[in-house]
Amino acid sequence: MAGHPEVDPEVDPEADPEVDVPSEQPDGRGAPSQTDVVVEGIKKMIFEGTLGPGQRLPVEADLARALGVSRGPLREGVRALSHLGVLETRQGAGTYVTALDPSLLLAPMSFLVDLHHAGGARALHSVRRLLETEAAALAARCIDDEALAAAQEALDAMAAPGGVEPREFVDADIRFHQVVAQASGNPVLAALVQAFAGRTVRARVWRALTDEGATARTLEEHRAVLEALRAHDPDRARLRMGHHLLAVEDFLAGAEEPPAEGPPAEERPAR
Amino acid sequence: MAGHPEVDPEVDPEADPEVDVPSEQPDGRGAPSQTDVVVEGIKKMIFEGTLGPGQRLPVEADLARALGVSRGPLREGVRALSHLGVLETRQGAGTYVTALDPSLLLAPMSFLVDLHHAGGARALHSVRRLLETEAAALAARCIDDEALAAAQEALDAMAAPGGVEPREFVDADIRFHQVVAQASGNPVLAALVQAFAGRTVRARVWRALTDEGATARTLEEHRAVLEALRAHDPDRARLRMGHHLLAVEDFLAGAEEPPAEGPPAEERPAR
DNA sequence: GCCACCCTAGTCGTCTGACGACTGCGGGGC
DNA sequence: GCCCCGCAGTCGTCAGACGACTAGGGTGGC
Repeated sequence: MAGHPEVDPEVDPEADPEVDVPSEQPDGRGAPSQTDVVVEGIKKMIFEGTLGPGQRLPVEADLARALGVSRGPLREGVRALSHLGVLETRQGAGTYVTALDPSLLLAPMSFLVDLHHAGGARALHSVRRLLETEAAALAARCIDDEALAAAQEALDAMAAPGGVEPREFVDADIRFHQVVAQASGNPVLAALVQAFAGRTVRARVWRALTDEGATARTLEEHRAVLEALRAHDPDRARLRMGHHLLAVEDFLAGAEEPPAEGPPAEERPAR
Repeated sequence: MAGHPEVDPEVDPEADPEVDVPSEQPDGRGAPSQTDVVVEGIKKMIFEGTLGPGQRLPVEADLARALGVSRGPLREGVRALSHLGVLETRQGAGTYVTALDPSLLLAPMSFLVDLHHAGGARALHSVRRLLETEAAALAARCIDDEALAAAQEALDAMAAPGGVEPREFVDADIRFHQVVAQASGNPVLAALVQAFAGRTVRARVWRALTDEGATARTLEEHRAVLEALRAHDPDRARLRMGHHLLAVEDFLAGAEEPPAEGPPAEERPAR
């Protein structure tokens, strides 16, 4: 029982122990559950600086007692935050606060992107285009040699002689966009781009690979973007990235995919 | 209804090893816990259409058995998705899939925004500006009378004679930006704007109280935006919104807000 | 016939206790 | 000095039980 950071939990000392009715949410908005108490409590600790990135949380039993809940609900709350990218638990070691990096915290957003992908692909791609064009323009201003080399490497991987695995091609594609987004110097923007370009694009583009012309054209568009980045020309970078993404959108819109995803696993729209 | 969707226990994590693997797992610590199985399983059901918006999930016991886990981990997974805005549980009634609206699913993102507010406010505001200016431009093209009236109403609320409550002022401010974002016709963009306008605005409140001139100037900037929207002039709307947000950024940067001990506990209950 | 009330079954929310799996660290053997 | 092993600590999971709450139908009164 030694060695816990003093997590002064406001257990609401004045309240009667028997009155377990949490008056947290007086607006009657629905869920004053114990788990919510846990989530809000931990969030609060992070906000107030009691818990910082990389720091270790008290043990479950202790934290549970501190927050006035049992271990079950406590674990539910911790798990929820874990899936949000805020906490990370390692069996046998303990629970830690993550680096709170935007890329981590925006990861769950890709799920939303995937979901809405089916319905409103247009709206989604518009936003993605907005984000990526801006990222390209920003990157053109301040990209360094290292990032340029990384981008070049990604293109090389896409253009490897003798053909490349489709999966590898897509990975390199994603990597290229990733490098550009990172080079923008805005981590939040980069994280958003990553979230929007996550799995959907991968699934989609996968099918696009069946079209021979598409890969060649895609590669060419990427090269044009890279050239603009090398020249540190924001306008050109922006326009060329926009052109590239428009081409992708047109391609997808033209196909207007009937099945949701095209991976080997065949699924029929059981509507 | 033909009963609940049959939850065929296709837990089968090895469905398609090539595409299925979420590369989100950075460390690739190949330890898919039971809770992860639950989360992925439910996600998959939603993806495949087995579960649709508003639909009811099977009871915990059945679902747990179907996924091959106990009730504890199942609840953890459900709770995690609940906090992500994907599911909603009502005691005594059952568990339901939410409307899967972007605004719901992006709600947890505001937490990230709040966290990074302290550190990387610059990057964050840049992205917000990018999003909102685009939203304003889009809105100018297709905004209808109803939305214009709503925006006007928000401005009226901000300019009520005799002074307004600071809280009310901020609410109206948020409402205005919300209306503009909605009028853009892009729900994803609107949801992002909403998420990004979470706490930043709150900080502004606080400051707006102390500075009389700030409210007047803010109001004036809003009016300029609205005027451009009425004229259906995208360029003007974009520029004026950008100007407004730049002013806000300068304001905040100049103030370099004091200890974030603002109201950490949500909003203070009015009653 | 219509309505209000109560009552019962169904479901989620929480607690308690226990055991296994894994991690990290220090001591002992070589 | 280095390696192996055992040990305590911690998380992961399971099981059972009970309370709280909701929804729907049945019943009685009007």
